[in-house]
Amino acid sequence: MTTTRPRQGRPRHTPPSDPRTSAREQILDAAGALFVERGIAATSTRMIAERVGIRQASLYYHFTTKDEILAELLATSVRPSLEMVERIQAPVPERARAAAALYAVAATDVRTLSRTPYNIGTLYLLPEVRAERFDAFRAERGRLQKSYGTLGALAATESVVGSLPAERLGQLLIQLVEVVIQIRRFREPEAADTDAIASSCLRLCGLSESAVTTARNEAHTLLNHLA
Amino acid sequence: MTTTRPRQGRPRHTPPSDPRTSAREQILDAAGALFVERGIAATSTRMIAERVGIRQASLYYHFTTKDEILAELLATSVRPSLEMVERIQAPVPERARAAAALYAVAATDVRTLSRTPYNIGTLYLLPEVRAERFDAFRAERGRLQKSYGTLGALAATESVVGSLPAERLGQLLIQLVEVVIQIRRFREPEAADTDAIASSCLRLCGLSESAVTTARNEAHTLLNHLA
DNA sequence: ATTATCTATAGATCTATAGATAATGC
DNA sequence: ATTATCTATAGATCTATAGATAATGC
Repeated sequence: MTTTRPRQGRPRHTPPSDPRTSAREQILDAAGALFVERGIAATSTRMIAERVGIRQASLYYHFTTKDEILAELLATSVRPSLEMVERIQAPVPERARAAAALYAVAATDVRTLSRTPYNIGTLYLLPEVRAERFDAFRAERGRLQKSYGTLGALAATESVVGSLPAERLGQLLIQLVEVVIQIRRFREPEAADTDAIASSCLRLCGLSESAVTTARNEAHTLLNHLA
Repeated sequence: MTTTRPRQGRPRHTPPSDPRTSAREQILDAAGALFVERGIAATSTRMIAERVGIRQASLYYHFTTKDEILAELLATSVRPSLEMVERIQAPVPERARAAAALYAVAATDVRTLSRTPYNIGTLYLLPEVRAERFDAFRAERGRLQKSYGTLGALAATESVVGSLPAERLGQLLIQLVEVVIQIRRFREPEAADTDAIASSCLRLCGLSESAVTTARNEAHTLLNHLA
């Protein structure tokens, strides 16, 4: 029945629930969930270890410091968005398709953030992440914002472009997309949320209802094409 | 010259820089700034005391716990917005002026958040505030969101109302307004930001450019009227 | 007498290191 | 031999309390 697959190394005092995932991954999962739920400074290495089922000191075999755990979480789990955005954005410098591309990017990003294991987007908002140590991560985030700004400026009506420089537009759009992080604090996001947010991005750019509808349809085609 | 006004009680080892503000206020200011900058758990009572210029233990003459400092910050400094919003909203159930009212509410809220002493809006985003102990505060925030939803639903075009229930609309609008908290992390917000955000709220509701222009003008009249 | 501070400290953490130990791999 | 854990612990915090002290108020 309970075929506990033996690993190398001294056995844990509590055997791992899933022996297939590596200890490193188990630690990242536990830490991610706790950081999001309680904050970084309020999460002790002991809590992380307890959730994994190992002793506090054993963490240090896999990570040299608590900060390194955070750095790894930021570097890997965070922002597969950027890849996707750049993939969608790349073939779309033509003005006509910009609205569809923006919808597609926003919708994809919302879905990504909806599905990250433990609402990890929350980490962006924590003060600890502002330390210079993590500026590689923040640079990535800046690139994403820039992409939103560029795409938004292409899609927006003239009067919106006139009153909103691309940089500000990007910040507004990304902020709107990230409402899904807040939603997840209370309930599971649904498909309707994704559409509501992506459509709101287009309306914010000044697009009329019919333009929004067109873009929405084209976006679905675009996404199927990429998938 | 340096007329150090004597107070009651044993003198501080470092005399207060401004003897007019009460010790309690000095503590709240120091704690607020540090909580926002470094996070709550990462801010020790010693750091707060040091910034005030008193010994760590002396904090406990004014507050019984560190949490009580946070509770007071949330209760008082946070959200004069709610009052203002309800003042603006009250006389405006007529559909025609809803857009102007929404603009006025958003613009006021942005300005309020721009001017709070130490970007205190950041506190909302910290995990510690999710503890049940602070649900009175979160209830206020819910009321604010509801107001945005109601006002937004009144102002929005039919097709937007059809696809976005008031509750979700409120969440999107408040999220948009709070982008100013993120902006403040990098630079001082300007008047252009206020207009950009308030206008974006209206566009998100599906309003055309001319409707946005009209609402903006009416909002300024409305605000002058109330001031 | 009252007030607002101070000094000193208990007791509970918390992070990280040192060195032992119990498995597998070869 | 190597790997992944364990136990034990040093040293640095951190929060909160006890009791002393130096002002003003009456």
